[in-house]
Amino acid sequence: MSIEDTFDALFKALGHRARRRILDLIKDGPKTTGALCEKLTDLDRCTVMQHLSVLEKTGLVVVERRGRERWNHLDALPIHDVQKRWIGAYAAHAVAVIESLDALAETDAQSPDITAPPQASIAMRQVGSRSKTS
Amino acid sequence: MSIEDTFDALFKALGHRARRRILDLIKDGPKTTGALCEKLTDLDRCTVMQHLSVLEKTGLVVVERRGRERWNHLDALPIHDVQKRWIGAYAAHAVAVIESLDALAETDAQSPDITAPPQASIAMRQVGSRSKTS
DNA sequence: TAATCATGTTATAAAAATACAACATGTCAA
DNA sequence: TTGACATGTTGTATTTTTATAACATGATTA
Repeated sequence: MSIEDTFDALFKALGHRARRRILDLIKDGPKTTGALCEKLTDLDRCTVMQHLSVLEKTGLVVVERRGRERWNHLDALPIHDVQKRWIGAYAAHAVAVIESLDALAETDAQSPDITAPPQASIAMRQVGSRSKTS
Repeated sequence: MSIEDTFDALFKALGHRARRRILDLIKDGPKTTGALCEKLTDLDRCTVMQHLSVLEKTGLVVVERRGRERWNHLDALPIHDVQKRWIGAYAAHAVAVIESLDALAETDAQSPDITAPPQASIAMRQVGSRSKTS
């Protein structure tokens, strides 16, 4: 499995609120599947288990069996990896854009160059309206 | 749209390598759709546009039209938000686990308590084998 | 202005994800 | 050992995502 496959799986795993809720529930300590189902009353037990298996495949949840119980542990290390190799770079990029805009704001108005791909004009718009589409 | 919807959309958007490739391609400056298609030779032009529209809906891509061209700009600010509100907390959690393990390694061997939910034992396993499942 | 070019739109097939039902298995406790 | 309990497995209907085809539009330029 390539590193890109790993990122695919991790982002997809985090891309469902039920799974993020599960991670939140076991953040401060492992829980049994039954305990999780009691919290996630809006979901069927089978659905919870399916989400757990998705999380387990990504390594975000580590399972330990104790008799007839299944204790679901959080392993946040994969998220740490995502943070380091992916999110961090883009978050830094965002900060850099903001800072460059602050610098721009100092210099202010510049003659618009229609020939070059415009970066600042868009960036200005971003800061002006941070509201998302739809 | 709730904040959880936003996270759903963002993680899902990042959960496809084609979209991450697109973001990489426009990280250092905007590109036209045509320019992107030239780079993503393994994908149909329509598919690239569909991915772009997914990215646009999340706010990760901001579109600017210039005549018959469409310039796709990166807006990394949503990723910065994810980093702040979500990834950061878990990444910190991972680091905390590692550090607590370092501390544990000092004290070392402890009597296993079968009554309490075991945390350390699993955590030890995590450090022992960082390899992911499958 | 007519051909070309870059992009946009609509429809659709195929694949994957989601939610759940029904049934199966292994464990514990009386 | 027997019944309750926690979990596991398999199958399936529904929805969403992905990839593409076919056609449309609006801007350039020869």
